[in-house]
Amino acid sequence: MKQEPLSRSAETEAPSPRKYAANENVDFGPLANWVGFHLRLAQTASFQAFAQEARAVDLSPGRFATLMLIGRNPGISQTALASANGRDKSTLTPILEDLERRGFILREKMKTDRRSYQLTLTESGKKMLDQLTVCARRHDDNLDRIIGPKDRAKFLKILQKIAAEIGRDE
Amino acid sequence: MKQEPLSRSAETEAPSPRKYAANENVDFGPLANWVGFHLRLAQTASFQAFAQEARAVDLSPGRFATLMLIGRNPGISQTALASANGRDKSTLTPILEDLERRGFILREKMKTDRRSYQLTLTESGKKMLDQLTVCARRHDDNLDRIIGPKDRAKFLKILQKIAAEIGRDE
DNA sequence: GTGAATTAGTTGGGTACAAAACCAATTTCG
DNA sequence: CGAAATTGGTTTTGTACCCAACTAATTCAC
Repeated sequence: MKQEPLSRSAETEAPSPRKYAANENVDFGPLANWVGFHLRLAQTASFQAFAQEARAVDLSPGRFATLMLIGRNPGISQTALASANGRDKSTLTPILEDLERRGFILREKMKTDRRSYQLTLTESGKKMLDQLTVCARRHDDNLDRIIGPKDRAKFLKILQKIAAEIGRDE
Repeated sequence: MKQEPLSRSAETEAPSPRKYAANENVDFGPLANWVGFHLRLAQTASFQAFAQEARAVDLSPGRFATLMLIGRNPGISQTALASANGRDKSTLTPILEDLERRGFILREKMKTDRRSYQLTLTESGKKMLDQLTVCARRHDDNLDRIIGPKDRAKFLKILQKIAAEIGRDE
């Protein structure tokens, strides 16, 4: 399975019935330099690669950020977690159920506000987080290697800027 | 429904039993400068914003790249399309069914190879693509504004590099 | 030329996600 | 106080996606 170059413009000048094999040049048109499109491609690829790494410890990549955030912010609520995580709170419900069932986190009703839970890691959760951190670091080193150390900081900053500013106002 | 800024400090200064409101500062730990995480956040945010734009023409953002690629490469096969698009071919099946049902594309069996389809846009599909292109350009201009014109090319190149290189070999 | 491998597309099973409707606890306000 | 609004979390519904297994058409090998 080869991965095709993914960016090249063909001429399509004879609109005869061309045959497009999977690895043939494809004309991306304006897509070729639109950020949103390549953001998606890059994210998908990166996600897949991380999933590969994380398969070793049997925990999907989405779980990782969740564990890390709980570990770093013991007592955090589900809503705060969802927001930090960039996902809807409803998305978290099944994930947290699963993590609790597997003994990685604790969910305790807060005394002061019995609607919300305080989330914390169990010992086993901490251990899992450590393992995952190793995977994640390997994955991120990999990304670093591709990006190049010079551009990394700038690149990261732009990503953050996008996440922070895109949906608001206009 | 307002979209919260995602990073803002509120003062809740009684630090006793810490309460993590949705907009409070959260410690991201090593996550804070890991590329994969921010790649996901940025992609999600961008996707949401585009979905917003595209809602006007009642076509989900995923459809856009599909239409564009068909428009630019008339006669392309589903497999080639999936590959250019960075998605599994099985993902495309229902999407193409839908686009066909709505009269935006044609799927014709190839004479030379009756396994595969040749995909082309109908007139109505071209019109839709034009509308979408306007939305997409607006969206992308928006991203450009955030990224800044200086860094845009570099940023794009890095994204492409990630998509192209991440999963392979090692 | 017939059987084995390959290829295009579909189907089925499963995960991840968001949006909207909902429930229960809590706060606000008349 | 007590009704209305708000907030934390869950449920339901629907979409997008991948993977593995499958069918049908085609090519390859001998």
